[in-house]
Amino acid sequence: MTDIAPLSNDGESAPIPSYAARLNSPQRDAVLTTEGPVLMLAGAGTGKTAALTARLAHLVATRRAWPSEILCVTFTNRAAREMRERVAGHIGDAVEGMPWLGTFHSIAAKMLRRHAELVGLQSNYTIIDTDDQLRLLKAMIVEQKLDEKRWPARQLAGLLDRWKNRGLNPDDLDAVENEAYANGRGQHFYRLYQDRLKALNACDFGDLLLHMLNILRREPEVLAHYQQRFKYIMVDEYQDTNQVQYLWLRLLAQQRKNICVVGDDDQSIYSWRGAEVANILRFEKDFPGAKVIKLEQNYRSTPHILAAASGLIRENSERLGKTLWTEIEAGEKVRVIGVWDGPEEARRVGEEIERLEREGLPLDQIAILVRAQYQTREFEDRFIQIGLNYRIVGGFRFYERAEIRDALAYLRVIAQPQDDLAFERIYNQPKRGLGAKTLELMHRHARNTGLPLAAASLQLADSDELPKRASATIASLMGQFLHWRELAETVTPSELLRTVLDESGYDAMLQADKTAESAGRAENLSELARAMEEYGTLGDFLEHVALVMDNDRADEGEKVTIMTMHAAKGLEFDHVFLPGWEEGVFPSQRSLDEGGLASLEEERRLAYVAITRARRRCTIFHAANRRIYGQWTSSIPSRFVGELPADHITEESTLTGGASLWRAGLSEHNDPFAHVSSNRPDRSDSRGPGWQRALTTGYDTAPKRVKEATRSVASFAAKPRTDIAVGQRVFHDKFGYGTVTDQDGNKLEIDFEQAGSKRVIDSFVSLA
DNA sequence: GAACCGCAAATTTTT
DNA sequence: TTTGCGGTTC
Repeated sequence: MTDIAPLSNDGESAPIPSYAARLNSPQRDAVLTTEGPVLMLAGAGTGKTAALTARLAHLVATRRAWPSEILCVTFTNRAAREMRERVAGHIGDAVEGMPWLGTFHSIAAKMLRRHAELVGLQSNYTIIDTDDQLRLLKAMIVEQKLDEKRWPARQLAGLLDRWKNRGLNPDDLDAVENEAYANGRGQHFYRLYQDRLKALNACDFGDLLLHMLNILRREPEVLAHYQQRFKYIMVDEYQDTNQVQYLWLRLLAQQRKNICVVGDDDQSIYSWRGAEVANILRFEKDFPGAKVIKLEQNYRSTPHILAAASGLIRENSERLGKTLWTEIEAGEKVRVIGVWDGPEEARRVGEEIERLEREGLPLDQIAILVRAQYQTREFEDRFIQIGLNYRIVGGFRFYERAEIRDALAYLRVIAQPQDDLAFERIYNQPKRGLGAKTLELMHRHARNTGLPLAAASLQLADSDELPKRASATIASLMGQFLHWRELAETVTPSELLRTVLDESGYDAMLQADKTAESAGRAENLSELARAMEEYGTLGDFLEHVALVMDNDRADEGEKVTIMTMHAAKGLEFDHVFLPGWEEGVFPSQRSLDEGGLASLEEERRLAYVAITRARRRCTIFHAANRRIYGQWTSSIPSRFVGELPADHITEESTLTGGASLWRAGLSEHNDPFAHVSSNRPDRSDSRGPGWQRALTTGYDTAPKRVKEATRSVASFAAKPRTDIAVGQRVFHDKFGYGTVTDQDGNKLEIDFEQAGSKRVIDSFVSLA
């Protein structure tokens, strides 16, 4: 650690340490106010991360706390990573000792590993992702004989998520909430789902926080432990916290009250995920005596950009209010360009970018920010045509590819034998001749005995319930798993994966597959094995995949970035293009329909976020015609365009119609270029690979869990039936009537009247 | 168990 | 327009 003299609180005499050297006065204030609650209101581009990391460095450098005694929570993995890197810049390797710097979810997961048994889990629990969740819910819905068309799993998943975000356990639901699904069966399904997860030794994203909150609420010693441990708490993007996160933080901070939250109410864009701006608005009430520090000097954008964004956000009603200013000298005004249709918009953006490129501007300083993922396609098409390098952030992910999920499913079963979802994914992948009939029997047996699917299948294989071939296949597969599980103790995760892919026949399957994708799949799997080399244990790796899903790895090379506005939060670019500013697209019709004024204001905040990503130039587009579901529809410019202060924008419009005509009150008949439109919808044939990729994510399964899973499948024992004894006459669906001649656990030897002597499982017979 | 067909739904945003 | 699905057939 660097040797830095403690700062005195007036900051006059002591030499200024490096981490505080370039801070402005409010920033420094935030750094030096270490004790008591602090609310840092930091507008866009005001250097809040600089302040936050300096504060952290200060706490460590002045020995107020060890790195391991500071809880520092961010909202996204990217933010956590950036924070870690920047802190490392100040305090060097000491950052390695910051186990509690991370996202809410990863920190909660880490805590929960330690206390899992308090909520009925084992510490190697699996974290399931949304796909697993949907699969599970769907199975439940079918089981409960609901019409899944009428009550889609998605809807239930959404409700569960909302409840968990609000810190509600099944017992906490009121009648209204309960009514929300399947005519008052919401609570029932919530309970059932939680039970099912427990049986799988698994939890979903929401559970990570909710379980931890429950523990902190119910276990005073655990709470006290963490209250002691965390001498200082820092929270990034506080405006994005939801109810559970808020309650969680409040409990942890209650003792020492050294909590510093940073946020910007104007950048709250995640209410649909349960984020509550109210959390930041009432901070001073929650923590009386909180010091409020406003960061208002913007270091990022030109005055015009700043003024345009500020003017727009001023239209919102509920704001704490800040006045951003900058010393940067005047640059260009924000340009607003009206075009005829979507393809023209893409063409214009392409041309602009090529011009910038010729001027020597690096492509990675250019971004196109869209409202919704589907809008990226138009640009992708165009950029492929003109050979412009681009990168699409978000959407599809490496870990969502089918082959990756398959590989991870194997690893999950190895790590956590109770992981039925993973087992179900790969029991017949590659094809082993095990079909739906076998699966059904396995499920039935698992359900009857309460065993995990894998263990149940092993028992089945040891009976005459299944055809000989299926039994042999299962037995050998389970044998392989036992072998792999042992192997996992001695080899690295990466080696384990390579072995599994080889021995399971997965590699061979890919090699036999002559389709175009199979080579890429094999390549992806090698990539996966390579990525695993960084991890010491299988558990660490699976948790990483579940929680971090390193999505936005900086892929090398100069490329234009295309991404959603949401994904762009926290980033900045010299040049920003904002296409699709039309009513219905942005603000999106859907949010307007669903959330009324509140949603409109959130959309406006999103616009504010988008504009403030730009350092030097910001260009907004709106098209007069757009194709939606293959239907050409005419559209009018977004109301946000009209809300931009006129002094800070320039408007231009292609004369071919659209907005300019609309604005001028003209009709298309007067359009001198009307003929142009006849060859307009002519490029509907091209679909980019990215689009394809984005849409091939209909797969499931993901990974997770931790620690060693020492329990082998075989060690799961089912309780034998007590109502059956030797000599009992029984009935079996397949073999008919017979008499029990031997009983070994839940396996029976039965002399059937028709079928002869067979070994069957007790749950498959009934008393005759 | 794969391949085909027809219908319905989709277009926010993510840990 | 595209995609995913459930169902049917081979």
